[in-house]
Amino acid sequence: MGKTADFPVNSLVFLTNRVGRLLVNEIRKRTELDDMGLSAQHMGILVDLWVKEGVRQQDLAISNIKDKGTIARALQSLEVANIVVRVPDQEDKRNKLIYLTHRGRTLRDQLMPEAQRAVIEATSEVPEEDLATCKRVLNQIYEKFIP
Amino acid sequence: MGKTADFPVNSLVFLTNRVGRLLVNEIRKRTELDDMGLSAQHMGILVDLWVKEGVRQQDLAISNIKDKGTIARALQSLEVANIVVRVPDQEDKRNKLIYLTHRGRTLRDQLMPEAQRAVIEATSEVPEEDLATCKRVLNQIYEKFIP
DNA sequence: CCTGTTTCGTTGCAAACACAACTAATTTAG
DNA sequence: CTAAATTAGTTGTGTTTGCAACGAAACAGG
Repeated sequence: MGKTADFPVNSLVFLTNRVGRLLVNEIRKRTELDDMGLSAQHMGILVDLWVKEGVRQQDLAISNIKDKGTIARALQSLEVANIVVRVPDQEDKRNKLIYLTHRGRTLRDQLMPEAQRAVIEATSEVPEEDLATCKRVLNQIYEKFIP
Repeated sequence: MGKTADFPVNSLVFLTNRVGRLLVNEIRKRTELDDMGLSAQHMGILVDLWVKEGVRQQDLAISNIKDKGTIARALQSLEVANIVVRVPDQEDKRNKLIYLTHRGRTLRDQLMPEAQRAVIEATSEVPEEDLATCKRVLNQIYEKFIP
């Protein structure tokens, strides 16, 4: 395979998908994610909660680009593992608001450094400026779809 | 969620994953993929075969960044659907070489235009040059891991 | 040779995922 | 104010995925 030329594979869809899976694998290899009984799925959710807590499950589903059922089950296991709590919203009883436990907040320092190191090594030969452009572009596409 | 600030979510891992899933969803909505009984999984494999046929299942697993078992099952269904054939390799009987059927080759013109249109719309507000840089960076990371 | 190791494909299994159907709570029309 | 439509979360089902164990073929070095 190798140099897969530059036609369809070079479409942004396939590139993002493959590089995404590739980087997740790197992180799985390097972090203690598995040993802690967590997965990339869980980390995707935590990443949002480390930025902002008290969001609804639906919000997490949208930002993670996943089905609400998938997120519901992931949060169940995160709650069992004492990493998040789901608090019924008194103002709108349909909602459950998601908060991190103390352990959930601690996980950030435990997981992110190694994760970032994985990305840094994977992008070691990419000029700083190009990498910044790449991330800016991806962010731009992402936010176009996330209201 | 919305403007998810710019710390962990802005890591390349999460960006590629989310934008990847996002674009795949767009393509699923726009193409007749579902109606033909195919999935993004299948398209990922086809994309490689449209560039080069006669490769081993293992090659497809590596380039797709997926497990060989996953690819094996995907190819089974593609063969049943008369889209690929798996030819035993006479020179090394461990291998099966994958070729497209006539139908498999036709699918390219049937699927790629709409897929590309989805990407074009998703990136309509991104400067041409930035998009090129983004794809070049992703390709660079990808090829760093694909020998 | 012919024995231990590696590689390719297959299969069993459990987790991750999308889709759809359902309940409960809220909002919108009339 | 009530009835219909919408929204949040849960759960059932089938597909996709990684991992691990397996058998067959090729390869290694004695």
